[in-house]
Amino acid sequence: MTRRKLAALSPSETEILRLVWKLDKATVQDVCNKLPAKRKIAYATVQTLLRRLEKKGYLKHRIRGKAHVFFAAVKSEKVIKRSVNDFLDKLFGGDPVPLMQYLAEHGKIDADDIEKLKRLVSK
Amino acid sequence: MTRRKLAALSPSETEILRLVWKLDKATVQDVCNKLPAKRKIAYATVQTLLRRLEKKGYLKHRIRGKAHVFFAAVKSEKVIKRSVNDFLDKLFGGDPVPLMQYLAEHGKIDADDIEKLKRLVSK
DNA sequence: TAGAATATCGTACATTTGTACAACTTGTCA
DNA sequence: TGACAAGTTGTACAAATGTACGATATTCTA
Repeated sequence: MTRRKLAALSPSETEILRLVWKLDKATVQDVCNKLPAKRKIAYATVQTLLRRLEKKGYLKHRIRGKAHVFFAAVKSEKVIKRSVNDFLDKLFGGDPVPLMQYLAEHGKIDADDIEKLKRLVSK
Repeated sequence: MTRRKLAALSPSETEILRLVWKLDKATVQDVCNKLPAKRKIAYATVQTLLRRLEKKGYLKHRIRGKAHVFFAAVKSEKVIKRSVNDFLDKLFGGDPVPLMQYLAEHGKIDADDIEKLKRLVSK
């Protein structure tokens, strides 16, 4: 089984990786277009981030015309799991409850969301 | 009103900052003692992190004997809010629902937790 | 088929981060 | 009161991060 631990993701890399997931397959252009208006970084910068993501093993690419089309090399589930756990550890000592509380108290989630969660958990 | 934006926290800084919060007031020693066994970094390293945290404005200190006693200079609520939002943005595009789902699906939270949340939200 | 677009690649570079040693300072106790 | 133990400070330094320019390569198009 392939059990090589993936190098950690930097915040910017995480952001870019998410966009690739969202797009399923994406060129540098595609990613640039998906960047929120607020976040303006150069094409070349996105390119570097994608390259690094590939080097770290999170992405692979295929050539289409002259462009590289990047796509996930690792299941997002896995990456998310690691990221969430890391985050939880650093900020909450691993306990998810305070995080949930925070989300609830700040109106990030509403009663409907909770109903859905309830169903998920009881399953 | 003081509205200077605090410099971002690095993962290690976040970890140390949390320990200071937990202890309320803490010397370098105190923090070292609270470090989980797994995480072994030198006294001097913790010291540097605390120094940086103070320089960034997250902590202040007071002298007790020859030691520095660090304590929060910013409400943890505020820091947590920023951290959670940043994290959410990077990994989930700001949408908290997938995060909740992840927590629920991975047994991080159970039915009881959800009941508690329900009460919080309905309030 | 030559030039215009558009891409990638190599490289760069200032900061930040993680980690820590060595030297200096200062309460404290015998 | 003088030496010691515990602290702090200055400094270091490699690696990671954020950001991007310029050169080169490749595809399209007129």
